[in-house]
Amino acid sequence: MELMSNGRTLPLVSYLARSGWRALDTSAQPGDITHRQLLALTLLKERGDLAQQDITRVFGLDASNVVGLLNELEERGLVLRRRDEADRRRHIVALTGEGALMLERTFTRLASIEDELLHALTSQERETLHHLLLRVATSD
Amino acid sequence: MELMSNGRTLPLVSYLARSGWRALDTSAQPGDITHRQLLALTLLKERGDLAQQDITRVFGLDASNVVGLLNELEERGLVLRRRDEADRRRHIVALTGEGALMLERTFTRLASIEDELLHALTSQERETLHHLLLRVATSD
DNA sequence: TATTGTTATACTCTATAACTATA
DNA sequence: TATAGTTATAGAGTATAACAATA
Repeated sequence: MELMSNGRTLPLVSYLARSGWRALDTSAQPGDITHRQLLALTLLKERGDLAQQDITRVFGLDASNVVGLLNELEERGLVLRRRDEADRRRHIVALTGEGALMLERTFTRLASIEDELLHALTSQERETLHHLLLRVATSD
Repeated sequence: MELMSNGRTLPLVSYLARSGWRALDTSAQPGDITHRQLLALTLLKERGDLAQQDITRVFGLDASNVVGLLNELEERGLVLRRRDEADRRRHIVALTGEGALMLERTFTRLASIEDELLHALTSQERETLHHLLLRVATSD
């Protein structure tokens, strides 16, 4: 089997991810959401309403953890759970208006963190990076 | 302040990082190292011998956690700690031959994981991704 | 006094197993 | 029987505080 990759890229990705969400969480003010909550809200924003099962699968998390994560968000009114009338075992999770607002606010916080972390790259290079990562993420 | 970034890239980075190290750890055979240990060995390979303080700073981890991480690696003979004779408070951490071997073996494992995760990208696009991330990582 | 590394401890994140309600 | 979600619990990962040795 001929491999195109050499295993050197993923550690760099991991390093950047750690730097990013540490910066996000340590710069958080009271009331701000964590990077974990941000990922959940982002997923709902991008894909629309989802069953918890879907969130579990996309995140690769155990279902029991997703319960806790959604509890945090629902208590703060950022998401809403309702029964799926077609299959009453399912909970459909939806982003609320308040959740969408919090998401935008968090992206603004994140933008200044990205600016610092990616300061070595030009605006065009950041575009390239973003599009490559987007294609990777949407290729499942 | 005019920002060049919009905060949308870091969540993608985070998603890819999670996918990567989950694949690495769940595909691990007995005797394989974890992604956390891989990051430590990689750092030593790239930068040569380091004081624990340096590892702490680069990883952004608390010093107490680095102690435990290095204990694991030292027990398995993958790194070696020695006192710095010039400043006897310091421990100098060095990669052993066995550690370097384990590192190469883990990169091979990681290469096939990268091949799966990055299958949407051409060989040249992976090169581009790697070089962009490398410039980000070495711009501190 | 300040710094490097260590230990003890608590909090967060995650996985596993057993359970309830519904299909 | 099988599946979606939940609860209880245990194991990693991480931060904080107090300490010993050395500067």
